[in-house]
This record gives sequence, structure tokens and C-alpha cells, in this order.
Amino acid sequence: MRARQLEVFVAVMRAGTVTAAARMLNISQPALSQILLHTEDELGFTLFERVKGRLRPTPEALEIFADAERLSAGLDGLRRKTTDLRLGRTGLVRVAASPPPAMAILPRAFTAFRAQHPDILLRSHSAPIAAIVDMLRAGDASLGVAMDDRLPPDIEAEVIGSVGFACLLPAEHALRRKTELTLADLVGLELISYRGNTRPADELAHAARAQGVTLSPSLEIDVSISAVGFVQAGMGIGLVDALLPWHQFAGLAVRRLANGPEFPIALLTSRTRALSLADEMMRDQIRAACAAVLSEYRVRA
Amino acid sequence: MRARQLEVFVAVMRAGTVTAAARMLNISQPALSQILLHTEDELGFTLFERVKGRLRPTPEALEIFADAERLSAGLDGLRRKTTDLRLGRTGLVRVAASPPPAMAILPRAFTAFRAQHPDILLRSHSAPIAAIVDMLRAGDASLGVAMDDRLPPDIEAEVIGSVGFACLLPAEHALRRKTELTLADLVGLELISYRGNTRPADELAHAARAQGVTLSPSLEIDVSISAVGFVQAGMGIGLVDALLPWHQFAGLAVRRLANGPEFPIALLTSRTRALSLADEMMRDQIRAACAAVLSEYRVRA
DNA sequence: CAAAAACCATAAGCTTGGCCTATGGAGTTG
DNA sequence: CAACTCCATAGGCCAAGCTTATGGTTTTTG
Repeated sequence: MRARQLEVFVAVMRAGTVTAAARMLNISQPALSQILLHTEDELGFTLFERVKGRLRPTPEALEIFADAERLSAGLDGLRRKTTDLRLGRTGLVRVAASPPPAMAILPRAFTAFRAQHPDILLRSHSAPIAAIVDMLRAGDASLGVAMDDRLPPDIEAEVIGSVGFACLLPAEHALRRKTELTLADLVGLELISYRGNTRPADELAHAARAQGVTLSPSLEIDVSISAVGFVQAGMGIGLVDALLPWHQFAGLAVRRLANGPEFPIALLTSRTRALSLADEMMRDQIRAACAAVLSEYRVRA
Repeated sequence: MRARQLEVFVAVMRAGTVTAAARMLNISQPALSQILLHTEDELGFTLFERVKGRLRPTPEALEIFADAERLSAGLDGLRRKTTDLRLGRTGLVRVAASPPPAMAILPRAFTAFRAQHPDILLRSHSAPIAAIVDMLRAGDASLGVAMDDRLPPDIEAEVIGSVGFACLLPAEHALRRKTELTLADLVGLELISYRGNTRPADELAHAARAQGVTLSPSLEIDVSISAVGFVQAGMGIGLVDALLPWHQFAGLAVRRLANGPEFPIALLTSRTRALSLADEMMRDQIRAACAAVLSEYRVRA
């Protein structure tokens, strides 16, 4: 039994006459009549008795009607679902990002995405990079945004921008007079920065060596945002990525670090998993949002 | 989405490769490949990523897989059901009959039917004729067997035989010497027979008048089988249809009534309801069983 | 009571779906 | 590197599904 035959049968059962059923399905009466006759021929038993030019359901028709109706409705539902999928009107996009892009880029990307596709569920996971990789592998997220492009081979990293470092000064710190700081300015000061053996810590150490200075981070952090509290408490100067919108936090002065290393901003996807259309649209939005955020930063600097 | 596309999609999801799926569906690999490609084209999004010659389901495919599988299974189930209906391997046949045919004809008809169609449920309702008509009208039974052919116009009655009357004698009654009785033999005796204003009572009275005798039923019954107890108790001679297998009851002697009226045996159907194939097969069995029973009676007589 | 309306079926013709066999290209493996 | 496996394409066939045109029945209506 083909899907069309099912629809025709259900329509005739509901409408009572072939003509009305044809109207319901927006096809001609002979077309529907043919399908119905052909269906009966294939089934091997009649579905309707023709009596005085009218149709009367046979017991067999009554017997299969309930199933036919259920299946027909199910097919309709699936068709609706697929058109929704085609138009990107349904689905769930999960993005895992480390905190700086999660706070700086995703809000903008999600806003633009939501404006275009109001019916797609969005989920943002703020996680350290190792967790992001795990989520991408497991399919718990289809997109990742991190500040590292050195990743396992099964993770594809597309660099969509880069940012330098920012120095977070306690509100009344002397260095706030300068609009830009260099590594040399920080020598001998209490520094709050990334723990050793991480990408940014290595890059910072390398840059310092290149510039002939020695830095001594006295407080190591894991995620840049956790520096906020320590800086506010006056425990030192935060030396962190410039991406996170630090100006949102009170009690901080933010200054660019000149001649420092750059963080790549990478869009991560699993090589073993395909992106849905919705994912791809979100990826575009993230690229755009990243570019927009970076250009704003450049203007401000 | 056509049913075939659904099946192909499910098969590919389950099999993992186009080739294996084609084997599952017993079609050629190119045929399945085409259907899959065409389906993706119609849907507007890809269901599988082709990577290194292999297929990998897209998130969209995963999203609709559950529904597709459910629907595909449902279609399979419906197809099985329809072939069962065609072959008469499923269904329910309900027959309403008055007690004499229910006891004399239906056992034989049901036995033959069951031998041919062991999977069809059978239901026998023993009921007075008015109830049979109601059941046929309501669809609670599709076939009826009664000993009357004068029925409302919406009930079709096909006479499939006729039987005369039988006289039920208490075990030691004097009349048992005769192999056949006439109405004249019964004059003046205590009779147990149908209540007035019923078809058989009228016919009996008419026959008696025609033969110039007067009968005086002293105990009126509704259904012939209820005569058994009264006859066994010696309350009189039962004058009832010859159809019911009276010889099954102990303490009775059965003698044919010669020159008495005949009961029609009628097969009843509703004119407003169609018969299922199973109903029609049962109707044939009832006709055959009736003929067989009547010929046995004739041999015995 | 006859004309109009409603209903179903058939006929002829077209487009597309679904299937085949044959073949080729791409990737994996012994 | 050759054999194997996998998927896609090409060309051809038949049946499904749709159209318009038309005719036969039965019911409704003026």
C-alpha cells in the first residue's frame, strides 16, 4: 500500500464521496477514482460497495480505517517536520565555547540567529577547551568556539579571528594613566595569569623572553574570567585575553597589552560528524559576530 | 515523502551502506541509490554525507529517523493486515440465530469454516428473531439465521431450506408406536406449542383448520427448546420445529408430523450493510450446513 | 415530470517514480 | 598494484498518478 493510496482511502472515508475526497486532496475526481479502484484491485478486496452511485464502506474498510488514519496523520507530521528542517524552522543548535567567546561573541551570534530562525532552540555551554572537545566528539555540541587552534586531528579548527592580551588594573592603580601597556611595564608587579603548561602561558613566557623581560605570575588561574575577583580585590594585575568584555565589570581598568602575543579564535567542529543546516547557519552567524566584535575592539583601541 | 522513500531511508540507516540496504530490500543498488538521491532532492536537505565513498547520517537524518522507523513499521503492519484480510485470515464473524438453527446448523457450519479459516474469530448469538433483526441493523451481527422469512424491508431473507414440525412424546407415550403422526392424532391431547400470534402458531392453526381438526394447545412456549422440560415432565406433547436435534435429549420420543406446515429456514442480512469476505464465506458454509442437515433429516425420516 | 445536479466510471495522453543492467570513479586492503 | 568494496551515472522500461473530456445513474428541484 502506497502512501498516496492511504491518503486517498482516508479522504474518501472522511468525505463520504469520491468527489468530495478529490476536492479535499486538490486533485480531479477521475484521478482519485482511479487510485481508489486500483488500490482495491491491489488489495484483493473491495473497500467500498457501489450502491446507487454512492459508496458504502465494507467491513474490511472499517477494519483498517483506524490504522490507515493513524499512519496517514503520521506521514503528514513527518512531512511537516521535514519541511521545517529544510527551512531551518526546527531543531536544536548546541554551541560549546570557552568563557571569553561565550560572553563576547555568542550573545551577538545568538541574537542574530534568533532573529532569523525564531523556532530553533539554542543552547550555549560555557566550558574549558578539553570539555568542548569531548562534547564535540560525543555530539553533545555541534559547534565549539575556543581560543586555541592546536587541537586533536579529529577536531577541525577554523581560525576566525584573533585578539591580543588585556591588562586588568585594580581601579586606582598607577598604571591606569597609560592607554597602553607593554610587558616591560609589568616587570616586578604581582601578576594574575594563566597557569603553566597552557597555550596562553607559554605564549606569554615566549614573548617576554623575546623582549628580554622576566615576568613572575604570582597567582595562576584556569579561566580568564576568574581573574576578575582577584583584581578587584587588589591582589595584582590581570594579564588575560582581550576578548572577554571586561569593561562590564566594575572596579577594573582595562588596558591593551602592546606587542603581546595573539590568541587565535577558533571555530571548532568534529570531523566525524556532519553539521545540520541549522548548525551551518549558526556557524555563519558566529563568524559574523566574531568579525563584528573584533572590529568594535579595534575601533575602541 | 512516499512510502518507498521512507522504507529506503530506514533501510539505509539500519544497514549503514546503500549496497547492504539494497540487499535488504531485494532491489538493485543503483535503484536504491536513485531513490535516496531523489528523496534528498525533494526534501531539500541531505540525509547522508558522502565521505570517502561511505555514508554518514546528517543530524537531520538522525532527527527524523525515529519517526520514519515508526511509520515504516506501521505501514508494514497495515500491509500484513490487508493481506490477511484478502486471504480471509483475520476478522470476526458474528452470527445471530434462533435456537433451532443455532443448535442444528451452526455447529456444522462453524466446524467447516474453522477448518478453512482457523484464524478468524467466530461468535454465535442465540436470540429470538426480533433481537436478531436488531443486531443485524446495529452491525452487532452480520449474518442471521431464523425460521421466518417475513421480515422488515431492510432485512434480506434468503430461504435456504425448510423443515416441518416434530412431535415430542414423553418417553412412554402410547403414540410412540406410530412412526409418523398427523394433526388428527393429536386432537384432544395436551399440547405444548408456540404462543399465539406467532408465525408457527398461525400456520399450525391454519393447517388444522384445513384438515378439519381443532387443536388445543394447553401450554404455550416462546422458544421451541423450552418444550423439552415440559415434555419430559409428562405435561403433554410438544409440537415444535423438526430442526432442533431433539434426539439429543433423553426421555423424549420424536415423531415427524405428517402433512403439517413447513418452517422456512432463512439466512438474514442487513440490506444497509455490506458483508465482509469472511462473512460471505460463512454464509456459504451456513447454506451448505443447512442442506447437509436437512438431507440427514430426510434420510432418517 | 422533465430538466438540472450530483455522483462515479472510463478513455486517451502525459509526466514522473521506481526498477533494471551496464559501467565508471573513488577508496581500502592484501 | 591489483582486487575488492562502495557509490553514482546512463539509458531504457513499465506502472503510478495526474489531467481533460465524456457518458451513465440516481437524486433533487422547479
